[in-house]
Amino acid sequence: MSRDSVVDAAERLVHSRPFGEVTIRSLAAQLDVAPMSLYRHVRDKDDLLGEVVDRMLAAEWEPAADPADLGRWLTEAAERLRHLLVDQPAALHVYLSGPVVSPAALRRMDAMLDVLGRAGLDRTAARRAYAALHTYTVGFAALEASRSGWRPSPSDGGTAAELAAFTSPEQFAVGLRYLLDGIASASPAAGHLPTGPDPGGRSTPGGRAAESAPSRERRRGVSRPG
Amino acid sequence: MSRDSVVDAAERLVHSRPFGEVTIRSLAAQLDVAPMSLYRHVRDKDDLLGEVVDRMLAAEWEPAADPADLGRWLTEAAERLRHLLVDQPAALHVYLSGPVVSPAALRRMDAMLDVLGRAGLDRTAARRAYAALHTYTVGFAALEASRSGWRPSPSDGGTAAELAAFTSPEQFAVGLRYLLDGIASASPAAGHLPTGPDPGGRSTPGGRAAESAPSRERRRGVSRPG
DNA sequence: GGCGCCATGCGTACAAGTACGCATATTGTG
DNA sequence: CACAATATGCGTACTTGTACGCATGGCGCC
Repeated sequence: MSRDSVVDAAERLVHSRPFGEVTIRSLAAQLDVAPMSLYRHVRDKDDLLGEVVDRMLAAEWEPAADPADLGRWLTEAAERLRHLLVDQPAALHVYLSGPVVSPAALRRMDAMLDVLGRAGLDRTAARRAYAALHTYTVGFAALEASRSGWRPSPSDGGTAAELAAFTSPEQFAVGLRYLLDGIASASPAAGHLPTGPDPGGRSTPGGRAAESAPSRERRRGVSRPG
Repeated sequence: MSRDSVVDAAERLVHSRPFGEVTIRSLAAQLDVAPMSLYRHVRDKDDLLGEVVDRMLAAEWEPAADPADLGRWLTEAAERLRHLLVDQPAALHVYLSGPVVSPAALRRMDAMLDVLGRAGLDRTAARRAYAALHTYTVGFAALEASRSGWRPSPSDGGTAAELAAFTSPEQFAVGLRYLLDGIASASPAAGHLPTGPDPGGRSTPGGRAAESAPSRERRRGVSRPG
């Protein structure tokens, strides 16, 4: 048994069972060892999940869009992280547990800073913009995940419906555009970052899905991010 | 024993002990009853924390700024929620566990929608703007809380310092301004929402603290939002 | 070839949330 | 006042993460 073999097994478990069933004990059973044996190879459960999530991130983060198309590339990068976090409760858990400094996360950050730099932002402005985008993305994913599967209690009136609209893919795109707009207008040298027409002027929502949403969204496993 | 008395005791406990020590068992001890007895009055621990957090929110959410000063009022509203969430792990936990529809939360939402409406946004645009602001605020607080108390592992290089800057009060203000800028520019009729000069053009940070930060920040108790 | 040491696996135990169902108390009804 | 129905407190037990320390096995060195 080695750290790698433990992480491998954990990865398989995460991909094959609802998050609520990913426990140290079930993992140990899968490896046919006693639960406490795992702790010779990982510091604790979060350490283990961190490794697994790094692999998922490495496989999913990179946008397919042309990096020269700055706005679209940034939008897709945010969209991909959001998708991963909502789709994989383990990933959200890791992102909410502390700063993520795994290799893939650092590569992603560097790539985004690079693109923001090419948009005309200096190093400081790029960092600020990245931080704002990242915060918004993780925040949105956290709220969306915690809401999915939520049934409005019978006591709430129309409020519930109102809240549901807060965590739609369209709303994510809208907020992202606000941010990109604001970032561009704060930086004199920045070219126009947002791509395409306003994703929803003032008409009803359902008009069109988010520009780069990778088709259908699935839900899986337990949501509760805590 | 009644629901109210349980919530009262829980509130006292939350205010007097680190979050990690706020347990059903310690609460039961405080009330001098058996742990399971509490479950006659609250659905589960989250239900209980929800009540407590509503009280905290009710006491803290309302900005002192003049609501006519739209940008400043909105900024302070966001700042106050951020402060509460970072300061009180219980509050963050609740906000990350599901939609918060407690009375104070609904009052706050209505007030914000109202101010956004006065800024010239129609109902739909106001909702979108509110959702974006709310997402950003909760997201920022979640990241800030999970980072506070974090010690960069000796292996990380300058990355750690870079990350630290992501969750400073200044950075919160910067991102908020991006959003308000973007919101204003997306709505033809909207007056200028952001207040005052750019909170940090491209020079070094320390220029000035967030406009309405309520003085000194404290930290208390365990942070891990899990 | 023998001996000691560290790496590795694990048995036990504890604190947390809470499901389940019993027992007592309280209230409503004739 | 007697009895039923309901409300309330709680003992027990299960699941989870993980601290602690024992035990064994393989490896080095003489």
